[in-house]
Amino acid sequence: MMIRNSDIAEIFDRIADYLEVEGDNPFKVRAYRNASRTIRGLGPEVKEMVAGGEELTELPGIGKELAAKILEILETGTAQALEKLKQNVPAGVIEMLKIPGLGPKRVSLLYHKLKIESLAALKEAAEAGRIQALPGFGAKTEQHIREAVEVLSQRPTRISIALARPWVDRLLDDLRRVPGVIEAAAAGSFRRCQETVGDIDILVTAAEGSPVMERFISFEEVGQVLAQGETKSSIVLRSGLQVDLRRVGQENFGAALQYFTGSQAHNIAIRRIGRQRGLKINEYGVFTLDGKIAGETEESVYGALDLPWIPPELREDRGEIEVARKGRVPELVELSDIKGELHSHTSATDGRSTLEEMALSARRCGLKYLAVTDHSQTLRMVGGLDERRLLAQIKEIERLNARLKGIRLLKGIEVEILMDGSLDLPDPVLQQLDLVIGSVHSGFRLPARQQTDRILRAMDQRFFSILGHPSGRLINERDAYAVDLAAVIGKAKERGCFLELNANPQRLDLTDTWCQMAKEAGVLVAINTDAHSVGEFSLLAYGIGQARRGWLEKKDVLNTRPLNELRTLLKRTMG
DNA sequence: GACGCATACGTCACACTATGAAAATAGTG
Repeated sequence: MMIRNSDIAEIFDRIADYLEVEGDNPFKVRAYRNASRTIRGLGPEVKEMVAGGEELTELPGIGKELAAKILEILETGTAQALEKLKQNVPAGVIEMLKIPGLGPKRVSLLYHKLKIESLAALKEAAEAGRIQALPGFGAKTEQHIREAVEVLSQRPTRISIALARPWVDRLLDDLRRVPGVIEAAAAGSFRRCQETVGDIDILVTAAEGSPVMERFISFEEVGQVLAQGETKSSIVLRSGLQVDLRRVGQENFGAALQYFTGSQAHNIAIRRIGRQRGLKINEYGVFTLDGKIAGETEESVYGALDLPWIPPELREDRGEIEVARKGRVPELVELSDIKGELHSHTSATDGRSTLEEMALSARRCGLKYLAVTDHSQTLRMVGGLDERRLLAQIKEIERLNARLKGIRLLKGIEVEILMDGSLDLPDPVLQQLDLVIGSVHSGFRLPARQQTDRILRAMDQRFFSILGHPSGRLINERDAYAVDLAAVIGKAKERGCFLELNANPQRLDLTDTWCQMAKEAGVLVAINTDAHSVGEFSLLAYGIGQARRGWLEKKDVLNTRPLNELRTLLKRTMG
């Protein structure tokens, strides 16, 4: 049994949840959460570290007790401490924490006073009006709870592409080692770089007699085997993620890859064209009445319809077939087109790496420039910069720029957009920067009209370069705030400022369709990782995937510009 | 529960604000 760091972190987080609901020592709760974060952010697997004789208590936030618990988890897959907590408090109670507006205190009250032990019971109580009678609750809260339970139960079980990626890598790696396997590739929404995936589709070709199916269903992480056949098997991983494996002959690989990559809408459209021409297209190839005419490669499948190959990210039947027919498939932006990063944090606020570490890491990643954009003063919980500290950082950046070769640091800030649409630092300070990112981190629940006005007002400020994570959503955790993005795009066009595509796989806003709209409006998009540590520049790949889904080309992306061109563009936003 | 100074115990990162309650909780990266 392979226990991964994320498994350990998950258990610690769960223990913290229980302790919190039970009203245990808040510092103890924090200790578990800190440990969880430490483990989650670790590069190497704890299991390997232990095997290598490393002392876990050397890790920050891990003492004697937690080190022992980690060993216990590695050995047994769980911690007795958690099992005991589970006996005292039903799991449904912990689930209630997922409802916005319900924290540990209120959940505890609901559990102890009303004996509510599940989301279903919570909904029932809310509908019966029993909740507003509790101290600390009212009619509004009760209404929110009713709606939230509804939303939560409808929430599809798709997971972030970033959570799927390690599984895909491992599975492909394992499958390629199986004797007889020729090719292994991921298809489906993963290949199309959708922000979330419902399951993983993998396609293999293998020589006759290859034990690829047997090996697949005995993959060490398999929780359940749903189906096992000659050409198709399905498993559910212990993590709950379903994986389908399909096996075809090498001569059919292209057709199968095309078919299983989808999307369904794209495939329907493609087949319709085939039918008009008297062709039959399926996962084995393209056929005339006389027999097969294509199928070994994807190019051959599209070629049989006189179409050029279409990048998977575009295959949504959103006009890609029409442009392909005209020979005008966009040349989508690529990772290697990106020249620099325009949104990053340092240990001056909530980043975990110093300014210099970030600069050196950016240089190692091949970036030519890096904008340092820490938070501003009102975001106090992360130690946002006030005027004095920002000016000090500017000085530090200038010193580093004088010293470092091969990377240029840009002076910036991720400034809070306040409730009234003003910015969190005065103009004379902002004026000294190379760029200003404005972001919303509070007041998420404003009505659409107010939220939009607030953001538009911010974009109208004299110094405003980029609107950071424009919708504020956290995938599977928090919905976008209500904002009229069409109006935002219009304002960006009018003001000559830019919109961010936040590459953090949890965010990925702008979404694909909004990227497309920005492009059509002629508004440049900045693909930013929002890196909080040196390792996070690698998140850029997710942003590129999303940008490609949004039809963005190199010319549509702000940070594909070399430094001098970038400076010219930024200057127009700085007064 | 970790940690540091000390070997038993005190301290532990922030701090403001929206919400919706009538004082407190939750949310924000």
